Amino acid sequence: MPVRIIIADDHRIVREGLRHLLEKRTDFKVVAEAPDGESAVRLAKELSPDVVILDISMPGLNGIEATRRILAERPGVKVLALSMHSDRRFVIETLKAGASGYVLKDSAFDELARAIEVVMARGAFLSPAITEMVVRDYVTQAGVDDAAAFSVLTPREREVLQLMAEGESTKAIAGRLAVSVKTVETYRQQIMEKLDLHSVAELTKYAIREGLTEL
Amino acid sequence: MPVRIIIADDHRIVREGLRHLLEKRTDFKVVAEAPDGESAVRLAKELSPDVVILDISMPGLNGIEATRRILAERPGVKVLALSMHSDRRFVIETLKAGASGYVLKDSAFDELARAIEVVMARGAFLSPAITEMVVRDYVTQAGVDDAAAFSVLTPREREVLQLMAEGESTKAIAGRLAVSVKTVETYRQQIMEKLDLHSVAELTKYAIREGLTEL
DNA sequence: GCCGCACCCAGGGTTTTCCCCGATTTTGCG
DNA sequence: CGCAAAATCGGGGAAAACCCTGGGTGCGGC
Repeated sequence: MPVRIIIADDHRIVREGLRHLLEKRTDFKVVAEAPDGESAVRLAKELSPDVVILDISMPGLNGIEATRRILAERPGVKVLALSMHSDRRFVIETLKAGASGYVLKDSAFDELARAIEVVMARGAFLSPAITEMVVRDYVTQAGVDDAAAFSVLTPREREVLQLMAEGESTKAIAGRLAVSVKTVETYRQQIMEKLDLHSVAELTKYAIREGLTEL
Repeated sequence: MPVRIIIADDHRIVREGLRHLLEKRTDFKVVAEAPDGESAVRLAKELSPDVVILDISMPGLNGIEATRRILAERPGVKVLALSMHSDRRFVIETLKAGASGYVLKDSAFDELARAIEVVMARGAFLSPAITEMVVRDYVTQAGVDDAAAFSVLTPREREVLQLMAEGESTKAIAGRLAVSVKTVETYRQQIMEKLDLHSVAELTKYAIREGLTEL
């Protein structure tokens, strides 16, 4: 019985490439592709796959938040984060969200395949570069501050901040998150309050530094 | 005789995916992969391929500059830009650099394959979304302005943009430049118009890319 | 001398943000 | 359970941003 996999990445051509690589192996079966976080969560709920390969930096609902939601709905699913960032905060947040592995996009495909095997065997997999970083932090007790700084904001607040930094208006964000404009305004206020940043420009820079959005 | 192709993308797993998709076709042959712009230029010079598929956003030597260098060395090579941005300025600069095609990463692989066929037949290929944009600009005569606008924000406009990106309010900018608020507003409007960016978040990102402000 | 362009300013309107307040419900955790 | 934090929504008002239109100056080039 093949490993049932969902691929989530915002670039179709990347999804197709991954699918082909994965399906060269008869023990892997790609059951769905998702172009964004929302779809990934929905598909994971519907299909209960074995593994979800999640691109961390996606527009809208990002990979970290998507990881949380997927695991909230389907705790048995293994989430494999696929990222181009070896940024410490990304790694910490992703793993904290419950991902079973963190693979850099700069890895060979074989590494991803190995990661799938490992997480299916209830293990955890990190790309070597990530492992090194995590180990270094682990022994030096570092990373804690970074994590704390990052999580000043609640998941929802980060989500709103990300959309703001992507240029969406309050109204648009409200629509996307299916909440009222007033709710989004409250978040914006809390974000500004917490970060002590009072312009969209500064918030955008913060979001970029934190990896919530891309340049 | 197959089409000889070089793939340049900074993510190995993406390169591998593309290679596999391309090599499913017997008439395509991937002769090399490059993880960055420099390698792409060097490999293109050494191997004189038929087509170079270039990711536009690569670290170091980016796709646009790489395109220029490749064509300077090997004018016969066809450069196909592969990009995740449908950003007007990227498109204009890339095409101006001499690329034969511009394919969005969000396209199906078949579209990329078609693009290769088209450029090999001495044609030009754009993803539909890009085509639409280019056509719209073309008929409205806008593209011309925008192309110029890439570098032709006037000094004063750049100054205003920089201050905006640093988080200053319109009023603060007016005070700093010792002009009226209305004047600054006019600049802001012209900047947004020229760059086709309509949120402070996007303007900030632009300013960072242009080196007008620091992250 | 006229044209284009950068620069500067303004009126008057709509929309959005920003900030103050208060409120309820849901959820995680000891 | 009970408490704190998170998430949700709302009113109301001041400020700012946004949009369109117009006009005036000076300067360099054809």
